[in-house]
Amino acid sequence: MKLAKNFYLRDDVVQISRELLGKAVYTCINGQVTSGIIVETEAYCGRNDRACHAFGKRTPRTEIMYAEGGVAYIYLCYGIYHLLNIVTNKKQLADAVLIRAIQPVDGIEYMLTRRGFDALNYKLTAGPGVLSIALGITTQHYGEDLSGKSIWLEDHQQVIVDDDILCSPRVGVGYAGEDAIRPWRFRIKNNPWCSKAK
DNA sequence: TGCTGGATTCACT
DNA sequence: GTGAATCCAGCAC
Repeated sequence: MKLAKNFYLRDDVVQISRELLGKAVYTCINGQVTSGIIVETEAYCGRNDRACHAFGKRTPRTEIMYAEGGVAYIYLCYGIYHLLNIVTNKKQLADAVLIRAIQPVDGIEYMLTRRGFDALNYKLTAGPGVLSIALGITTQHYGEDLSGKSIWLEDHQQVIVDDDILCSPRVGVGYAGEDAIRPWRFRIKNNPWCSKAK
């Protein structure tokens, strides 16, 4: 069951980030379907969060974040890695959720091939850059509708209770000053598929 | 038109 | 623990 459009349109991006834990993300690249359970996310708020690319500026790259929720914002980082974001909230409000780690489910053999691995291990999808490689996500997915055919999210009715959710400061955003310490990073406790804690 | 540095990862010391 | 890889967005000129 794909996530309803309403899920993305709410105005509390932090709450959405929490609820995305346990949801499944799917991609279909050249007929190859791959999927995984989201185990780690980060929230970015365009209105009051300096760590967000769209904070205080609106450019061709960040334009998609101002669109209505339910689309993908793909960003190329360090010239090497693609990062997958879920755009949320209404039009003109640039909120997004970064998917940092997933637990592989379907199409694992395709993911192994894309990553150049022989056997499954915890590094396959532990990190926003490598999970995009595993799922075959590139900038061609920029702006894709998340209920579409090439990339989408599903609700597997998996319930994550508060006790199993860890909150912590976000990583890699030290330039954001005080906003860098906001506890907007969410992980599933004791899940080995999360990227390494810092 | 040119320069700077980043929502990262991996190999190596 | 440290540093290189590597490309383009954003901004200065």
